[in-house]
Order: sequence, then C-alpha cells, then structure tokens
Amino acid sequence: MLMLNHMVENRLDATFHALADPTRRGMLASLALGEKSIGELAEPFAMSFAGASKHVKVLEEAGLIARRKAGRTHIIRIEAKPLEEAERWLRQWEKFWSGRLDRLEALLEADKKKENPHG
Amino acid sequence: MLMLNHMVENRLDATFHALADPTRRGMLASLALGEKSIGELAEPFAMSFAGASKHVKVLEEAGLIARRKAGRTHIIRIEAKPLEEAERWLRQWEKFWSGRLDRLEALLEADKKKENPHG
DNA sequence: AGAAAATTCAACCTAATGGTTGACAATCGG
DNA sequence: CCGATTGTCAACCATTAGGTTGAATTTTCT
Repeated sequence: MLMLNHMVENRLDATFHALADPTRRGMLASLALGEKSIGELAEPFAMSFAGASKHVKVLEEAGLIARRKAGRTHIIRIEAKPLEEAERWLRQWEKFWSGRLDRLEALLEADKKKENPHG
Repeated sequence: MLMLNHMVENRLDATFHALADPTRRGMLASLALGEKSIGELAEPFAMSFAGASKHVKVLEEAGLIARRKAGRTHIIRIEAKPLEEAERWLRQWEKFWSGRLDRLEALLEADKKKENPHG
C-alpha cells in the first residue's frame, strides 16, 4: 500500500517519536546543562557528525530544540513546549495508574480529548 | 568531558515508541472506556484484523495493555504503569517549559540522574 | 590565498514499521 | 460434524529509521 499520507500531522506523533530514542533523550539531557554545538552533542555517543546531525534534525522537527548559527557552528538550545503537551497527554491517564478507575470519569475525559483517526 | 548515561532504557524506548502512533493512542483511548476485544479495537480504524493485532502486540510489548483469553476472543485491558514512568520522565522538564530556566537546578537534576559519586 | 573545522547533503546499507492478504488454529453455534 | 467467528502467523510490499562514508559548503585561522 502506498502510504503517501503518512506525514507527521500530529505534534504528539513527532514528540513521542523523538523521545523514543535514547540518543535523543541523552541529547536533551545534555542540553539541559546549557546550549551545545552539534559536535558537543555528538561527542558522548561515539557517533559520526552526520549521524548526530540527523538526530538533531528529528528533535528540531518535533520542535524540541531550536538552532542558532554562530559562525560555522550551530548552537542548539532546548525548546520544551512540546514536552509540556506530551506531559499533559500522559497526565490524562493518571487515574489508571493510580488505581482510581472511575469509568464515567474516563469516558468524559476520553470524549473531551479524543483523537479522531478519521479526521 | 560529558559522559552522559547512554544505557539502554528500553522501557522508555518501548513506551514512547508505542505512544508515537495515533492508532495506538486511539486504542488506548478506547480501552479507557473498558475492556475490548481485538475486533472491537480494530473497528474504528478501518483496518484489517491482522493490522490491529500488530498494534496490540506493540502495546503489549510496551506493557501498556494486558490480554486475557475468553474462549476464542482475546480481551484487552489497559495497564498504565509504563505511562506513569513516562509521565515522570517528562515531568523532569517542567522547569524548561514553564520558563524557570535555572541552570543550576538543571545541573543538579542531571547529576542526580547519573548517580555522580562526587555528589 | 589556502588549510582546517563545523556542519550539511547525498548516496547507500540494513533493519524496523505499518500495512496488506492468505493460510492456519481454536472455538462457538447449529 | 460443519460452518462461521476470532485471532495469529507468515510472507510480502513500500516507506521510514538509524547508521555509515565521502563530497560540498561555509567560516575561521594563519
């Protein structure tokens, strides 16, 4: 099947996808300490420059980092708004892991925030 | 030299990967209303049984659902502990999206994670 | 000007994803 | 027993993911 319409239309898709890779989570952790160049981000991972560059691009397309050019180096900073969105989505399930499984409450919550796959 | 923790945090990998797909998030939303069979999970997505079965398997391997057999039907229920873990991971970044970008606080947070013997 | 550095880009590889169909295994209802 | 229902499995297909290398680009240094 041609999956032509598989583009990332959903910010949650992009955010969760970006977070599903330990290298990228590690880069975010590194960026928590301050801005970093691509090379500095690559260094702890024994990975080529180009490889790190791809990971940074994934984070960038998810809106999780922002890039500024200073001479020949690209300086990356964290941009955590999409994380907030993801965290809000996850917090929706608190009643389940806390054991407070009120079905009616779940129903209302799900209706309010349902992602309709048919548009 | 920044030797960040690159250990395999497979649980977060699996959880975030499972959540990165809108069909699977939709299935979780559906399961919030109560237990469902594979067929009932597949139905809103205009997708083959086998396709839905694969998505359920991804959720299962991430520990996000549990399965019980009742005759020929498999009954799926939500199992949200991994979501809690992911939510805790995300909560770590609150200071960033809330604008309270205290670098020292970020550093301490990061140090805590890598169990620095120098405290 | 010319060399080195930081980064991207293009091409390539392999494995994983998301989907299908068709065959098979149970199980339920006549 | 027979046929329909429920689901898995295996094979296949196209696209994406994650990685590499090597060439190209931009900027800095001497």
